[in-house]
Amino acid sequence: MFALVDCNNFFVSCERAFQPELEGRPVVVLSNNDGCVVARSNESKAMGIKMGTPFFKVKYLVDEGKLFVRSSNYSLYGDLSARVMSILSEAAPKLEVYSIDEAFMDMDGIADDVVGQVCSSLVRKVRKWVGIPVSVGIAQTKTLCKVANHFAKKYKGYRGVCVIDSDEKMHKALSLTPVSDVWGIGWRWAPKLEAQGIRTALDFVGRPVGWVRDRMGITGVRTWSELQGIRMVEEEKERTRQSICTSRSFADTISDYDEVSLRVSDFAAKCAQKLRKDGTAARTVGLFVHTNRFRDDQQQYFPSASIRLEVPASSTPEIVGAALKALRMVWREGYAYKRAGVIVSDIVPGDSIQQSLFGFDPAARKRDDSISRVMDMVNTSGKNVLRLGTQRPGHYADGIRREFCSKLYSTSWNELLEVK
DNA sequence: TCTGGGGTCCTAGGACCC
DNA sequence: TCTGGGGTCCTAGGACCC
Repeated sequence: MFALVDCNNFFVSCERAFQPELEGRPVVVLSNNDGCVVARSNESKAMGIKMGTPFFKVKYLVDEGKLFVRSSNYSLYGDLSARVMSILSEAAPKLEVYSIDEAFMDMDGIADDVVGQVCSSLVRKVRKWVGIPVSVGIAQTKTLCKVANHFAKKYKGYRGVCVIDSDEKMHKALSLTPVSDVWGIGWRWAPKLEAQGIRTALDFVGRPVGWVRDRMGITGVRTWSELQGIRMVEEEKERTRQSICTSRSFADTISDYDEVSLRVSDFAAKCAQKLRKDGTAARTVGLFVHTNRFRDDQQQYFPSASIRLEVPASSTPEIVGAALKALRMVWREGYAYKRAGVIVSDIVPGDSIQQSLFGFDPAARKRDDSISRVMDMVNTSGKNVLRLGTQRPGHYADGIRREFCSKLYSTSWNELLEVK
């Protein structure tokens, strides 16, 4: 069996762990720049507030005292997540951390009839030790675990743990699950399936495999099989990421080239830092900028460009240099830019860099790598103070709106600026 | 006025090869 | 000039996840 442990309303629960006055109240947590609602308490869900709602549409509720709001505080959430995961890893033979707030446990080796008890005690332990409420769904496949997890969250009677361990339970669960709630069926497929008379997960598995294959391809067949207890979703292997992206919307639009290039330098430096943390290097550095897509009264421009390096790099000067070069390639005056990002790809392990014969200066590489190493030492041990001259000065004003941010209850000031 | 950020996988089509 | 068949690699776009 697999067990999926999912933290309930995770970001809200993190805020509540240190601000008990938020308990039992309608709370939302906002995305960067206080843009959208990205987490909701049960009470705010009950008020009809939807995931992704722009904050300005619900701000009046805050002003009227009917809704409580927090800016996102990723260093707090990352820290609490690590604490939860560490508890889980002691209980399960194998733990696969799937996202900041959920993990699959492979319960292989634990007798089926005690898996439920093991998970129930985990739920209590995590709540008591970290202060975060979690729910567990147990089943033969990961997709069925998701289904079980929905029930564990939805019905109080389960006390946070729901097991699907028989054909009867599976049948019952699928019949009560709208097809749009199935893991792997997104907002594009759900209406198409409903138009075909498929309302529930049970309706979906009732279709022949050929029908699914023809319309939805191999990914559809995987979901279809998983819902019937046939394992199709592979174990996620530890491997180097294929790409790393650092992007942000700006609190206000920017039209000045120098100002945009400061931001781009920051994003590129952050990508380089992530590469070094992973012990990898990237061969391609991509850059994009966007005008504000919601303003149909304004001229739109969504260019991107990428630079292929002679030799994969992870040093701040090299990655920043390439990103700025790409920015110069696409830059056009006269637009109000709202967002930019840097994406590094073609990632290889750092120790397997093949040197090019041409256009490569080993001395310069050595210097850039040394510079980066020193930057990492200083920047991870204290405040983020060592930067290139092209980066934005001042570690406190990063141009991101964070009007409702809670304190750094469990981490240092520096980590607030850690870009997730 | 105000609308997030970071990933992965699959597929179709084009370029190119024999 | 037109004719067939098979294969690989790359890219862009679509779809999904959190």
